[in-house]
This record gives sequence, structure tokens and C-alpha cells, in this order.
Amino acid sequence: MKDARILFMGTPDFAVTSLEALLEAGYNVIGVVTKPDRPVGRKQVLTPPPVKEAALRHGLPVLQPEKIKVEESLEEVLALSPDLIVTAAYGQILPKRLLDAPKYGCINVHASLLPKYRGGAPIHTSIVEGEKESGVTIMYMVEALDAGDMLSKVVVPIEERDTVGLLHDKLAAAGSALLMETIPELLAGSIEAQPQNHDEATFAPNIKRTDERIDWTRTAEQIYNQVRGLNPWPVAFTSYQGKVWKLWWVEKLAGKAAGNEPGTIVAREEDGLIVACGDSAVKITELQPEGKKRMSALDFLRGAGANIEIGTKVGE
RNA sequence: CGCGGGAUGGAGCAGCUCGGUAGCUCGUCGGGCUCAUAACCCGAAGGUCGCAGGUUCAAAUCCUGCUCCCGCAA
Repeated sequence: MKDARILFMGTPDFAVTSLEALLEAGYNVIGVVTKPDRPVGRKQVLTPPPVKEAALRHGLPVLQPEKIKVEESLEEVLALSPDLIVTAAYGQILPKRLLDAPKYGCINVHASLLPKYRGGAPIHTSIVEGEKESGVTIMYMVEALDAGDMLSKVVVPIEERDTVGLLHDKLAAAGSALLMETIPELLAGSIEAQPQNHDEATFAPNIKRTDERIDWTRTAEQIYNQVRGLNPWPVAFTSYQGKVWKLWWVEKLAGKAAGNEPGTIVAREEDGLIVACGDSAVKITELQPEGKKRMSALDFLRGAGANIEIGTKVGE
């Protein structure tokens, strides 16, 4: 069974965990397909995706088609004649000819409990939406986004103080473990795929800039979930007197300071700024003012924020 | 050359416009007060002011070049 020719397709860290699990388990990974190197950051340094780096570490051949549906790229992938394609957050839609090619099909490791949160940012979205549990689903790939029949699923609880970074790591681990359980059954033909209930499908599109800005009219709970759901990337932000403040952490102050204009700084304590929101208030405890490094509110209020006055507003 | 902010004891900042003894809020260490304390009082240590050069009697401060960090944009 372990000689089945497996082609792995994926791009970010989430996928690396699964790729390395496959290799560690001794599967015959014949190659890796990932997205092209991209210029990253201020200096636009051409940076390879994490999966490429992992593949090179293990001496695997790497393909990086700009567009996999282009005939030339497609032929190149098909030429590897995979028996099974395993994808995890690859980032491109696979054309039907590729989906149909492998004997055992194409399966995907997706970081949500499908049919909920189909799309590119399921981990962020599940926290931002205040879910109490998330998980990983492994399903067949079809031409529609994350809509294929499901092979297996594992539930991972979302802890009250989980950030997207923490949950990401948990789901990556849970996903690779699930993959290790699922592949043998798939290859043995001892697993039956369950169709998704498409009526219950929800979507988690990639995070946009507008999703990162705090809306102070929302509840403390919602703002708290947004902040931790975008930490450590891309990080929620608000503004103060025209400058961006990235908010790395806030505490919910349920029931406090209700009735104030949302966004008003209603108090400053030694370790944080209390800001009124839609239903109560939150305390900003860790932030990053524009042009500066991430710091505790304690440090901020001792230095750059020493002159912040009560009654002034954030978000404007 | 995409736009902009920044680099000052361990942390966060002020000082730079108008060169002239290194300052603030903390932290650390020692002592005191207290039943006690992260509280309060007294004291101390700790800085080549990112690097290199220039101007000057004198540079954290003015000029030139460089390095690194960060926000935006992509």
C-alpha cells in the first residue's frame, strides 16, 4: 500500500505538517506542487512557500506552476502519474482532468468541520465568529470549492483564549493525524465517503483589510473574538488620531462602561486602556502603534501613550 | 530607488527646531517602614545616545554615507 504514488499539493505551514507526516510514515511521495515564490515584505524579497522549503529539505521534486490549469503545467503534473493526490491549502482550483487522473482520487485536508467554513480562511473565521469548536475534514475534491464528499473528520475544541495561531497549530496536528488514519482506509477501499449537506454550507473567504478594522459598535465579545482570531496574523487594528494601532490583545469587560459612545477611551489603568464598545467595554492590553514594535499597554502608557487622554476616541 | 515612522542604561519614552554636565515613568540591587505587600520612603548601580565619517573650542543635537526595526502600499 505504501508504494502508491502520492503527489502532495499545498502551500503554507498548515500543509507542511501533513506533508511531513506522510514522509515520516514512509509513504511514497513522488513530488510536491506548490505556489510560485512570491516577493514578500517591504523589500520584496522573493520568498519560497513553506511547503517548498520542506520539500527541498526532504529532497523531493517541486513544481510551482503559476496557473495549474494551463495546459503545459497540467501536463507536467499529470506526467508524474500519481495514484493519489493529497492537497492541503494549495491555493488553486484543480482542473477536472487532474481530479480525474489519480486512481485513488484527490483528497483535501481542510481546517473546518464541513460543510461549515468552506474557503481560504476557515481557521481565522471560526474564531472571529465565536465558534466553540472547529476541526479538520478530509474530503474528496470536486470542481466546486470544498464541496466534495467527506471521508473523515475530527473535532478540535476552540479554547476561550485560543488565537488563530494556536488553533492553527492544533488543527495542523489534528489534520495530519487524521490524514494518517484516513489514507490507509482509502487505499484499502474500506472507507465510505459521506456527501455534505450543502444547505448548511457557510463560507470563510480570505481575510480582507476591511475585516481587520475594529468596529467599536460591536460587542465586547465580538471584538475580543476578532482580535484573537486575527492574532498573530494579520492582526486586528484600529486608529488613534490618524495613526494605526494594531491590537494584539484585548480583555472583555462585560457589563462595564455601557452607554458610552463606542470607541471612547473611558479610563486608563496601569495595564491598559478601557475603550467603550457596543454593549460594554474592552481593555486594550497589548498593541503596536504605527511605526513601532508590539508592546504591552503597560509599556505603551509609560512612553508613547503617556499623554493619552480620557474622553478621546479610537477608530477615527 | 513606491510612501512614511523609528534606533538614547534592562523596558517604554523625552531631549534634537535654537550644539554647551544624560532626563522621565518603570525595572533591578541595597537599606528603611509595615503583621504584611506587587504599596510607601531613602539610596545605588547601569548609557561608546545604531555604525562610520565630516563641521565645530564643543555634537544625542548640524551635514554626508551605511546598517537594522516598524506601519502603509504591493
